[in-house]
Amino acid sequence: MNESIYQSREELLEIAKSAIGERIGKYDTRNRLIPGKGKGKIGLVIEEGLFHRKADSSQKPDFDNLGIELKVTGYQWKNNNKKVSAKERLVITMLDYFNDVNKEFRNSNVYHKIAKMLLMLYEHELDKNEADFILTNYFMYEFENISELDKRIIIRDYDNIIQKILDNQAHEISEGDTLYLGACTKGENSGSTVVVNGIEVMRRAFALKQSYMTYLMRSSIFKNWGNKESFIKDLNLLKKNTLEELVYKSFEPFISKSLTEIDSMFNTQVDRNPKQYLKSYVSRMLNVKDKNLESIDEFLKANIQVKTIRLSRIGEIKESMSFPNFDFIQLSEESWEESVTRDMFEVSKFLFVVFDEVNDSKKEYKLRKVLFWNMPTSILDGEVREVWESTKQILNSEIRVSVKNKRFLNNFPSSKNNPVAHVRPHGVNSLDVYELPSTCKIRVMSNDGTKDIEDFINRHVFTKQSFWLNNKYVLRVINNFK
DNA sequence: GCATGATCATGC
DNA sequence: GCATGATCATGC
Repeated sequence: MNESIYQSREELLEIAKSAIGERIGKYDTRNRLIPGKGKGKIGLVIEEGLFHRKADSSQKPDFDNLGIELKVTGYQWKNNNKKVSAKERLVITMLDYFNDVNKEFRNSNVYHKIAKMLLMLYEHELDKNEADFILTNYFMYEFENISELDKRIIIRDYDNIIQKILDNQAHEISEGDTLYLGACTKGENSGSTVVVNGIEVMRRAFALKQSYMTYLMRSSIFKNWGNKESFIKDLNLLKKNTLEELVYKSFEPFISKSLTEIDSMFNTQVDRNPKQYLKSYVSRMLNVKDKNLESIDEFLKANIQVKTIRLSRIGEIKESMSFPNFDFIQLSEESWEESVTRDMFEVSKFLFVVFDEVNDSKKEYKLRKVLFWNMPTSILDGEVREVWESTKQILNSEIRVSVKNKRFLNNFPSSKNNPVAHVRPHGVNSLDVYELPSTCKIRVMSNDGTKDIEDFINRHVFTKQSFWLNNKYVLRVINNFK
């Protein structure tokens, strides 16, 4: 049953083409798209309604006789409709902790699926129901036709995931471990687990990261990826080393060197007046143009964020590390497994570039060490989750505020209560606010009248907050590495 | 001195 | 205009 009714690739592409410009709802023959409910039904609808194929969870390609896998995925316009971003990661196939370990990449289920994928894209629009999203593009992704550099990185990613299982570290796998191909959690709640080597681990699936999908869409369809500078200038380097190793190597000559010494190694001085002068040094040491540090091809596709960290003379970090503000209403409603916060920490990979203070007033530092880091799953689903749960609990009951000396003191989780993370205000000023969920009250514990809390209560808003990693935790992370 | 609230600077 | 990374400032 379920044999492909298509005898050629052209035939298949004709069908895809016929749907361009159409609403998803047109193909919803079984009323699967209920407004406001359920995710991930769109692929099913297209498979059934457009291609007349019964959905299954086989690890073989959907159109097995053609070796082609069908994927339907969304994008959004960002930056005032100038650029698209992938809405989500592209889930390829489930990770089989028991059988995948015996398979080389080109024999794997992943390979059989991404060797040839028919990608159908729809525009995800915020104010629309799923049924009203429009299919706008389609294209064939063929693994063997992507750049040699990308191929090597993806194969290495696959090998790394497999190796982690072989090393009995299945429970510590994280999407942030790898660069373009990741192992993302699958399942809507913490009950979605499986026991591997006696340890309960989350079900996971292989997926092309959202950042990589954004690249794919921009470069293949919307033609606005642009010419990004690659960190790896010579493909052959990847034969012997991973991207990470090459990054470390790039910094090696500068370890323990002061900024002034680095200046003289390059025969020109970096202007240390701009706030991000340390980033300029990082660019220099990575051998990329100063302005390109945040848009290195490989870093963008892998969602690698560079953070410069300064240690004081006694080896401490002065400031905690901030992350984007969270939306009070969204956080109060979502589950941990599907939360924006979990996703952000799971997906992000950081490149910490650590400097020791030599003379702060002269802006003189020396390079201490460089390390890639992504948050361990046990910390993410442990301590960070606790902070998140406390925050959610407050947003579903009451924020307790005291007004004192022109400050609003609140009861969000502080760094005293948790070794890893805390919640702090993070906006342009204390009047920079987001709306509160309807369930959340503001309870005034004391008020010296120096600030207008009544306005917050009337408008049902509160100062924007974000999660921060405790400076002591970041220091621990740094010191765990050589 | 540390914890936490407040705000600056920058870039899109 | 706003998000984001970074840092200042105050009071216990």
